[in-house]
Amino acid sequence: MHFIPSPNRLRPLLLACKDKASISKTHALMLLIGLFKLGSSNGVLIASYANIGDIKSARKVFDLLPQRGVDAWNAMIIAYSRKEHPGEVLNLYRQMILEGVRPDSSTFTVALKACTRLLDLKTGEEIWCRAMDCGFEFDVFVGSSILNLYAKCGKMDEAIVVFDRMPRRDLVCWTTMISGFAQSGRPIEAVDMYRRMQKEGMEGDGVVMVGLTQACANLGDLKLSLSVHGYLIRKDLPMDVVVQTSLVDMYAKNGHLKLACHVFKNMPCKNVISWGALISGFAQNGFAGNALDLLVDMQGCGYRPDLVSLVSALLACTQIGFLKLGKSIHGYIVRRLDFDRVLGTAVIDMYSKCGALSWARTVFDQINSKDSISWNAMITSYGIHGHGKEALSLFLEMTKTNLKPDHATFSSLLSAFSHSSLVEEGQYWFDRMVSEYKVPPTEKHYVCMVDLLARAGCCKNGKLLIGEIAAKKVLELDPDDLGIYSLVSNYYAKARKCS
DNA sequence: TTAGGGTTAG
Repeated sequence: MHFIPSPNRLRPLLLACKDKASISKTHALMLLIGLFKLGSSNGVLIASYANIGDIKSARKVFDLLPQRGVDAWNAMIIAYSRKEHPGEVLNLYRQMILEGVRPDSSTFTVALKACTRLLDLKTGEEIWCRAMDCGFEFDVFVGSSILNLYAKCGKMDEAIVVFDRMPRRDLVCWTTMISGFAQSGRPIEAVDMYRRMQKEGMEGDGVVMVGLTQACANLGDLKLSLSVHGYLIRKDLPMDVVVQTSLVDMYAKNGHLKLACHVFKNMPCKNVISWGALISGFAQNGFAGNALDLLVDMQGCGYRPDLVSLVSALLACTQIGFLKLGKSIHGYIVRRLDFDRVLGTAVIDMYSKCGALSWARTVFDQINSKDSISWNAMITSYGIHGHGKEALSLFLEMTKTNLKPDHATFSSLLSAFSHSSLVEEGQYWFDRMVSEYKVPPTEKHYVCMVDLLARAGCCKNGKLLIGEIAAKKVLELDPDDLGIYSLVSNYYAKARKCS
């Protein structure tokens, strides 16, 4: 040995290691000269193992350390974060606190990110409080992390409070807010946020534009959409697959499928998400044939359809009553993918709307962990086939589970009653919906009731009264809807005939 | 006080 490396010389040595053998050699050297006792460089050794994906060796080093400074903890926590083990991140974070080690900005940042992955707002807020106590209240990394946690948990009002108090905001903070509003269904505020950012002299990059395309997708404002696209081109911002896919989605959601196709065709690099965006765009806009053609093209280009493209294809089959293709997509799903609730619900919907109610029921029975959406889909299926009694008995079965019937469940149920002219049941459950299940009636519930009473003649024992109340409510809610007008006038016509 | 840590698509 010609020299004894100092910790400062070991660091670049370790970071240069790209394979396990060379890390192990340096590791051995460290053991030999007793560097561990010094407590420095341990973090970088853990990070080196983690960087080559060897998290087990990293953890072994971590566990054997006689003393662990914040660097070692961070290296281990970051390693778990990169491997997407948010639960482990939080375990280590808690252990670190218990051992009295003071977290730094990186620790808080990664711990908050773990909470975001788990959508664990409560733990996240505890961590944020501690971060503020430790003097990281105005740290942009910690700050953008708490903003993102709030955004992903749908708490934009809380996010804006933190954001407005930040003395310094970088582009990531702004992006988090813009995307947060866009993804929370508040596109106008997303755009306002961007304008505010511009006023403060910040220039948007591609990631900011992705947030804006999501806002545009919800706003349906072609002029704004084109200006976002134009900005990307004018500023010569890098058009990666994420940016281009979000443009495809934006145009597709706005119903501008020609533009969506134009962007899509010119993409040098596509993936299943890009295909899914276009397929779902066609299906959502009622162009079932195009959606199904694209599904075939996608496979021809070597991409395996995933959940989203298959759900869109099922929707397309449903629209045109293409039972045969729907059935073969169902077969494909069973063979190749996990049959989850979303797919299950789409398949139920497809079978029932294509006229195969008993197959829909078979699929429903096969879903292991049904959520209320699955139940609602099946209740709706019975409803549109005029099987009100079956809809009711399924609803009663649902009430025996730990799922709570929601506004959508009652829409399905009341609509089933109206399709089957089950007046007594309709009124009885409408009342119980309000009194027992505490679901406030909305437009769709009133529409079902008016429809039900109109179909049934609505003349007996005070039913007229309920019908009238419902009819007035419906008109109050949406006086511009001609469909509702004809429903209500139909109701009055029949009511008059009866009385 | 090396670098690490936070934001984006169907």
